[in-house]
Order: sequence, then C-alpha cells, then structure tokens
Amino acid sequence: MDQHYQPEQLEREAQAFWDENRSFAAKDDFSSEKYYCLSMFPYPSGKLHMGHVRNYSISDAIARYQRMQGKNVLHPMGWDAFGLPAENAAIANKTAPAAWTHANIEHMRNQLKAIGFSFDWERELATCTPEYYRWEQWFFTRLYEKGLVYKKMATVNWDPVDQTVLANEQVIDGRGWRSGAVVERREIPQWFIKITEYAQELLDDLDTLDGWPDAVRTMQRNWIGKSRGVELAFGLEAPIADLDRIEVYTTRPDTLFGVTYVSLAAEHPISLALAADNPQLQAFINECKLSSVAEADMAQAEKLGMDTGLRATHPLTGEPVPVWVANYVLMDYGSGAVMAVPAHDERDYEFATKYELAIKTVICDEAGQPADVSEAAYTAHGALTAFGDFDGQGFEAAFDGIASALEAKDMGRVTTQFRLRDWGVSRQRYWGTPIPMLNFADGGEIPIPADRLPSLLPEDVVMDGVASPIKADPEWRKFDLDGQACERETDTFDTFVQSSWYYARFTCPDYEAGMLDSERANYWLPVDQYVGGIEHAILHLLYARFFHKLMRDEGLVASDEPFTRLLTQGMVLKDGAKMSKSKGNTVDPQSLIDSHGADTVRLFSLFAAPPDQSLEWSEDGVEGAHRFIRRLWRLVHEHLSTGAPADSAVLSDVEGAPRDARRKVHETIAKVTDDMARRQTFNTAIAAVMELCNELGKLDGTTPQGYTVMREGLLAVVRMLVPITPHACHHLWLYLGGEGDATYAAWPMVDESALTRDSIEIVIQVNGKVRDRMQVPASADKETVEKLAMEQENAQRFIEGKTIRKVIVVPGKLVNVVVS
RNA sequence: GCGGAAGUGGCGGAAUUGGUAGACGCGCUGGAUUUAGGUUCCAGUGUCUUACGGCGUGAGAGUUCGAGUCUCUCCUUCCGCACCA
Repeated sequence: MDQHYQPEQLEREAQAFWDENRSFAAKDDFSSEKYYCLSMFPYPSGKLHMGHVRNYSISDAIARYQRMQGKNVLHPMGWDAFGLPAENAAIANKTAPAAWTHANIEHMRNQLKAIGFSFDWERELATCTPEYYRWEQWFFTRLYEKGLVYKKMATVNWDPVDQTVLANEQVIDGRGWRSGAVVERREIPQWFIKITEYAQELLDDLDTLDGWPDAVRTMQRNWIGKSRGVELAFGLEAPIADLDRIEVYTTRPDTLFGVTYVSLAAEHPISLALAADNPQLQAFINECKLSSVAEADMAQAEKLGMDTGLRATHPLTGEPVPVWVANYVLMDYGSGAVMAVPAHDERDYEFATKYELAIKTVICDEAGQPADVSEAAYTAHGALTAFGDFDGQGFEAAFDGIASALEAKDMGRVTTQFRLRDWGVSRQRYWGTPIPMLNFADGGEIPIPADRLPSLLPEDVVMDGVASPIKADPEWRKFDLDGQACERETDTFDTFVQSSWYYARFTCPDYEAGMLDSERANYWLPVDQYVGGIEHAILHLLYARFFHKLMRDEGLVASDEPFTRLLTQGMVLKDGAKMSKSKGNTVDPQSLIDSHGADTVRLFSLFAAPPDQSLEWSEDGVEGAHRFIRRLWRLVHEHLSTGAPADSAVLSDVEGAPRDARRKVHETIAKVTDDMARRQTFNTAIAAVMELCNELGKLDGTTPQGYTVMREGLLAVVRMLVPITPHACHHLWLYLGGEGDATYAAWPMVDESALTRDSIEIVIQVNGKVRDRMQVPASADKETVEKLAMEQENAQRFIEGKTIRKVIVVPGKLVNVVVS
C-alpha cells in the first residue's frame, strides 16, 4: 500500500477492475431479489454539469448500497436524445442534429465512466434510435385504435416572419428569439393523448405512493385539480355562431345570483362571430392574440376586457347580463367562458373595479350580515343573503338547491371537473419521433400499419433554422399504402413521450419482438428507487405514471405505478444562484475530477447538503472532502504498518477506551445504515463516518485490544464508504484483507452487545433551562433519577427558596423541575 | 396570479417522535512539526458578559413544564405552471 493517496492511478485501476469483472451487469435471474435504481437520464447537451454529477452520485450511492445488501441491482443509463437544443446546435455549427447528438453521447459516456458510476452499460439506450422510437410509434398506433388519441385545434406561438412555431422558451418578451418579430397565438391541428380519461386513477393512486415526497404528491394532486361544480348556461336571444347559449363551469353555484357579467376567451366562437361586424372588438381580440400562451404570463398580465354589447340571460333570474371578452379566459381550458361574480372572486373583483362593473353581494359574513366588499372580494363560504328560495342557506344547501333549480330548467347539472388537460404531443420540429400517422387528401387519417414501422427520421439533413427538414422535403412525406397515395404526418412527438417509458425499456433494451419483454419487465418493474430533479415533480412524473397505466392496459406490464420510491434532488447553486450557462457561474466537474479525483467530487456532492435540498458549491468544501479521504488513507496505512501485536484480543471482552471506541463503531453502523436506507440523508451518514474516524484516530491501535477494535472499525468504515467513494474503498478493502470485489462486500452488521452503557448523562433543567448535568446508572428508575437531580449542586441553587410545582422526567434524557 | 418548498454561527449544514441548539465540514485565530511553500498535528471559535449569567434558529403572536420543530399572521428566496428538458 502506498503511503500517499493518489486518486488518478487508483481510480483508473478500480475502473479497469470493474470493467473486466462486469461488476455492474444486472442479471436477468428471476429467482434473485431484484432492486431497480434509476436516475433520470440526461439530455446529451455536450458535457456533464454539476446537476448530473449530483444526480448520479445519489443514485450510485443507493445502487451500491443495495448491492452490498445482496440484491440483484439494475442501475441503467441512457440518453434522452431528441430535442430542441440539437436543432439549434445544428444550425449554429452547420452539422446535422444526429451527428451532434451522437458526438455528445460519446463524450458524456466517457465522462460518466470516469466518475466510476456503477451503471450497467450493457443496457444503454438512446431515444433517437429507430430501435427505440419504433415501439413508441407502434404504441401510439395502438392508442389510436383504442380511441385514446385524437386531433384538435390548439394554440401555439407563431413567428410571422420565420413562418414557424416557437417553443415558449423561444419567445422572449413577446418576440421570436431569431427573427425578433412580435409573436402571435395561432390555432393549428394537433394530436392529443387522453390523459383526462385516467385523471381519476392518477389522482387516486397518489395515495398509494408512500415512498414519494408529500410535496410532489400534493403538487400532482393540485395539478390534476379535481373539483365538484356545476355546468350551467346563460341564454342568448338569438343563436350566434350556431350557439344558442354560453356554457360555463363554476365551483361556486351558490354565488350564481351575484353574477354581474360573463367573460369569453378571445378565441371563443361567439367572440369571433361578434367581431366580424365590430372592428373595435376585432382589434381587441387581435391584441389578446399577441399575449403569451404561457399560463404564468397570462395570469400575471394586466387584466384587459371589452364589452361586446351582447346581453346573455341569467338562467335563474332571467335578467340580462353583459357579455365581455377578457384576456385572462383560456380557450384551451373548460368551455372558454366564465361567469363573473366580483363580490366573491378576487380576479372578477379586480376586473369589475377596473371597468366599473356591478359588484353584487350575495354571501353573508360570519356575523350573518351581507359581506362587506367595499375593499376586497369576500371569498369564504357563507349563508346566502335574501334571494328568494335560497335565503339564508349555507354553501352545501345552496349548491344543491341552485343546481337542482338549474337542472329543472335544463340549464345546468352537477359535474366533476379536472383542471388536467389532455396531453398535446404534436411538435412542429424535426429532431423527434415522427408521429406515425398517414393523412389522406380528403382529410381522413389512419395509423401507419405495424409492419411498415418504424417511420424513419432521415438523419442526413441540413437545418436552415426555419422549416423542419421533413416538412421542407416534399418527398419524405410521400407514402404508398397498398397503391393508395397518402402523406406522412410531418409533426414529431413531444420529447416527454420518450421519457415516459424509457424506464421500462431498460429492462429489455435489446428486445426486438415488441415494445417490452413482459417477463423481464415484470421482474424488474416497478422501479424501486427513482432519483431526479424536483423540476420534474409534475409533468415528467405525471406523464410517466400515465404511460405506465397505458402500458398496463395494453398488457405489457403488470403493475399500476412505475416508481415505488422517489427522491427529488435539489439544484446545484453557486453564490446563491442556480448554476447555469446564462448566469456564467458554472463549475466544470471535469476539471475537479482531473485535479482531485472522482471520489472527492462524489464525496463533496453527497456531504454538502441533504439530497433533496439545494447544494451550494464551494471550492473549499471540495478541498475538505479531499482532505478526509487522505486522512482515512493515512489511518489505514498507519494501522497496516503497525503490525499485529503478539497477543490478540476477543472483541466481546474489550474494556475501557477500546470498548468506548467499539461502541462508537457500532453506533455509527446503526446510524449510517438508517441514513443510507431509510432517511437517504447521505450528508449525515458521511458526517457520522467522519466522527468515527476522528475517534479511531485517537485510539491507541498498538495494544492487542486497540488493534483488534481498530481493524474492526476500519473494515466497517471502508465498507460504509464503498457507495460514496468506491475507488479508494476498492483498494482499502483489499489492503485490509477483504475478499473479492468490494462492490459485493457485505454491509457491516451492528453488534447489539457493543452498544450497552453502564451510565448515561442526564440533563437537569429548571423551568426549561439547562442548569446541570449528571451521570446516572443506565438502569436507574424514574424516582431515583428525580431524586438525584434534586440533589445536584447547581440545580439546587435555582430551586432553593422556590415552590416546586411539577417535575418532568424524560427517561434517558432529562429532568425538568418547574418552580415558581 | 396559482400550486409547492426553504429561511439556524463568518459559510455549507446537524438537531430523526415537542426534550441539552450549532454534530460534521469549511473558514478564521493561536501553537507545534517539516519546509522554500503547501502538507500534517494540537487547542480555540454563536453572541453579550470580569464572572454568575443573559440573549439567540427570517419577523410577530399563540399553544406547552419545555418550541428550530406544532398553530396563526407577515416578510424574503427558490421550483413548477402544460412547446426547455
């Protein structure tokens, strides 16, 4: 063993050993206990960033821990390889997206290997290969046949200069990022998958996901947004755009008598029809169409509206109600129209105040008086004010009563609604999975037959920055369907489609006979542990859950949910801000690995913060992590150069300092095991191992007892650190006489007998403040502890001359004397 | 705007079930060793105070024998908002 820690050489050797021994290959041995640990696969953007290093350091620690528990571990890695950045890079570098992507994958794979992550590279996959996306295409055609997909008009950002659809990200301050043109909203036909058909199940099954953070479950619950309400209609005297009424949905039918106007989305058919002979309204609608399609922007934009002059009829009172067009009503959500109750809704209140619309109180406050809405809307539930049949009724009674009254007039009914909208999967971009549909000249469409899949994306293309190459090429779309001429769909799938099922494909990436080899898929699935960024808490994780249920209903998988346990890691920050290219505060992991070694970078990533919280990057902290590995290295080296004493000691017989050190060893094993497995707080696990190393450093390892405990302690330390600093521990394990690959060394066991103590420290408080401490026999009962506490000198000082009101004894911890 | 988190020394963080606030690491101060320097080792390090002790977990209130932890109000920062992945 070298006296000095030399990571570069050690890490190369360890990695070569793992390679030669295929240490991380998962076995399709269905009789063994499996553990599937998955980290979110990266987009191959060029090189690894700190977020990747953190993500994979976490999943690798978990995967390696589970191997040491004797499990058959699957820890795969692949590439989320389709997407917008490849197109941009292709334009900038005058290459094809495929070439750029493959070069990045090559580079990043090498980087991942150099960090020693225990991925099973034999199962690597990239979503941009036909072997992968052909099954995605096949699956979509199955969904089409089951009626789970459909085409409808939907809103996109339209760049009128480049004549192209832009992603939200490409719209900056309302302008196209390349052309600088003011972006418009435009409606185009797009494909949707009916996630709303699974809304109830997606909601219900959140209750079964005990291994998920509550925050993520709550966010998904709110995103799905189930509500009970009433669908109702305001009448029109004469039909407009073939509509004889305006349909709205409300969760507050009890406030129906407080409606003072109705708002329509700019794209609502009635808005458009009225605008035909109203140039002012047309101008306003055009203005609305210039606003962003992003909901966050719409919600924060100044609320604007215009009176159409049209009057609708209140379904119960028969009174006329003004109809407005407003920029905050979404056409893609609900019916594209809302009833407005300014007195009892904050947004309506703001709007009504601005445009001097009537504000009519219909709900009483807690005192039973009509709510005061002179300053703000009153949004709490309450009894109705004097209004005919519903006078004084509470929320429930008024809800039901008003709903029944509407139903009797055929003007409404109670319904359940979800905030969740169907998943629009069409993208008008090139670098993606071609949507496997064929369009006929007469407007009909059919899926590409299974035996004609995959619908190949040509890779040898030139990007001009405007049109998708498969849209620009008149040849690519041509398709001969048994002599019948038709055209391929030139839109591609949202990249979330690929990331919604990759976890399942990892169980059988080589399978050619179908999307999934059910035998292997059902052995490995569900994923036991999923690790990834909190930014995916809603969309990716909801789509993946949805896809899992779709695959289940296709008979491909047997489980209901894809991810049993979820760990959402926090971001990596530098100087308090997210590390990003745009902020110019990135740290290149590669240079740190080159200078300090992969183990140091891994150790720091796991030590600096709990995994689910943001991590503040610190050069000094990295230095500290490196110092710890050197210290451990030296501790082992010193121990090995000491040589065994002539006499040996029996561990169960050790006394004094060696016994205390041994207790610490086993307390640490207990704590670290709990931290690794249950709490997943690797930072505290590492801190505990550091503490143990400090203790072992103080132990005289030259006596027979000291030597024996030292050896036991070091073997425990090295094994506990295998998941975190695997390269150094690979070598230290062998130096200490461990057998075989440390990857599969058995996790250390707690010896309960080593944990016992003769005496324990008890804190003595007077009125909740610590005044004294004492040692008592571990076996002392409550009465004895209380009596001893009262006798302590300093405690006495604070008790003397006062009346004792109460004494609280917390066994093994403290005594609190309450005096006055 | 809506939904979800977080706020503790000079810094990153610990305190797991309401029970000793500040583990562990960084930084800093002093000392030792070696040296050209780094390295390594030892001691100290929330704050006010000569001491006894007081104060202290974003701000303010509340519950409790006891609150960083529970409740309410407020402030700040971060994440998501459906075409970035």
